Amino acid sequence: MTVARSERLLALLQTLRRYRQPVSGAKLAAETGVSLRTLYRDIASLQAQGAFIEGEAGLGYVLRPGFMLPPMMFSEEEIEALVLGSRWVARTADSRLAAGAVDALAKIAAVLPPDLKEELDNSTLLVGTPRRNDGGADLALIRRAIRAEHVLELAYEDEKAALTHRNVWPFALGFFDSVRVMIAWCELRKDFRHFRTDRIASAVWTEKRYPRRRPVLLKEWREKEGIPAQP
Amino acid sequence: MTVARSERLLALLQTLRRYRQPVSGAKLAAETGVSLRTLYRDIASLQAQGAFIEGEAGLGYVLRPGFMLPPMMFSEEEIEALVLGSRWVARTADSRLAAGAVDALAKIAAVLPPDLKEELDNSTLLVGTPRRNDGGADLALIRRAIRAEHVLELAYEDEKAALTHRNVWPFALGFFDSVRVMIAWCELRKDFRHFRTDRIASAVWTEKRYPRRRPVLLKEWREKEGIPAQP
DNA sequence: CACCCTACTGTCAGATAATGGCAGCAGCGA
DNA sequence: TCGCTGCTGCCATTATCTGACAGTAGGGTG
Repeated sequence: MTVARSERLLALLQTLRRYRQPVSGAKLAAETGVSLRTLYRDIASLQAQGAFIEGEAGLGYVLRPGFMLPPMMFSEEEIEALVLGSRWVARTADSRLAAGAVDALAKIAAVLPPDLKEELDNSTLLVGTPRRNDGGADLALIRRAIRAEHVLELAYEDEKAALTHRNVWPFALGFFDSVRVMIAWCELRKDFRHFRTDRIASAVWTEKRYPRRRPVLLKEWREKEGIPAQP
Repeated sequence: MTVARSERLLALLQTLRRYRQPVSGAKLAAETGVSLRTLYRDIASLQAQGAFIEGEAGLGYVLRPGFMLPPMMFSEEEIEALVLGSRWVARTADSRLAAGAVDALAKIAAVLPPDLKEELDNSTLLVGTPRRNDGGADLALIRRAIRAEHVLELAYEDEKAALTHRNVWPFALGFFDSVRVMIAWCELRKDFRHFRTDRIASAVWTEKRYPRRRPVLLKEWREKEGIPAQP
């Protein structure tokens, strides 16, 4: 069976994912143990399957961040859970994530057989009032700070509408009862704090890297709050 | 490229999905335009890829209800939306759907590269209090009634804790602010009604088929409530 | 029990597809 | 200009898939 080929394509994709800079085809060919000519054919195959691989002459290949899901089997319950969950995200989360949910739904719906699609329409309606909480902080900036473990200068409006300024070490983003929160160590309070992103008046990037590691902060916070690791 | 083969496998799976009774290999071979020997090999391939196809001598093949997702590309936002949505379902929905969400998450996590997995752990935590609303009605029975367009005899406890008996025509199941509701035409009130499944004291199957078509009811209800079709 | 239908496996020759090497064109940067 | 790279066409070689036939085994029916 042609299992070797598809596995090789997956491996190629993973290899491509690891590099952030452009990689030459020759290098990829060597790593996947295949001739250059075949590598070009493999790239073409992946592109045909929807992978966003960009190749430029003189530079090499770059994969736009993303991920290829290999073929897999889902039970009816699993599909239903994915669809229902995506619908919830589409109407609850910030616009960036919501758009992701809509796109994911479209992709799944495109390959779902009609009977299953109709089944889902009847069994997993989402009726509640949508409460989109957009606005507020620049989530992209927060994300960047989390990834880079950098300090943020925050102007934050607390429950009593009082504006405070503080430096924080952000290490996670979460949902708390359908409100987006940034979870961070607060230098002002010398403790973990949750910041509703819609109450963040401004967040300023600093070049300071905070002195502790993100996973450690996450672990300590989890223990303090009694929150188990996510499934 | 071996695109013909994987397409054939997909088609075989779809064919298998259509039949509810066991189908003989010979029939499947004819429908997919392939020899019987190759069909056996194809079945083996699908089983190796995780499809739950059961074959019994003297009977034929049956596919356990489910669906095979072909390989596809997801952006980071889309993966994030899927994972976050599934986590929400896992902690909000009834146990049947929640189990589906957990299983789907496990399958996706199994093929996610470690760096993306860690990224998700930091950026899409679900922190809210879980409020599982289990118990109450037999959802499987309701599902069956919806599919078959059959009347249900309902004992329902309304907001004032008053128990009423009525015949209803169920045509959809939904979530309304994280509470599971059955949507039905109520013969007693001669109008559409929402029934929280945790307040359904009992639901009894009847052999009566209700006189209107499910999609029509759904459409009318949508218009009345001003709810657009789901994405 | 016999008989039929079916799932499954082994083998092997022929058909089909993938592969690698080579040559050549085109775009990018120095 | 040069070197590096992506990309395509061609073709012989190689790997894989396919179909046909034979055979084993299990289930259902009479």
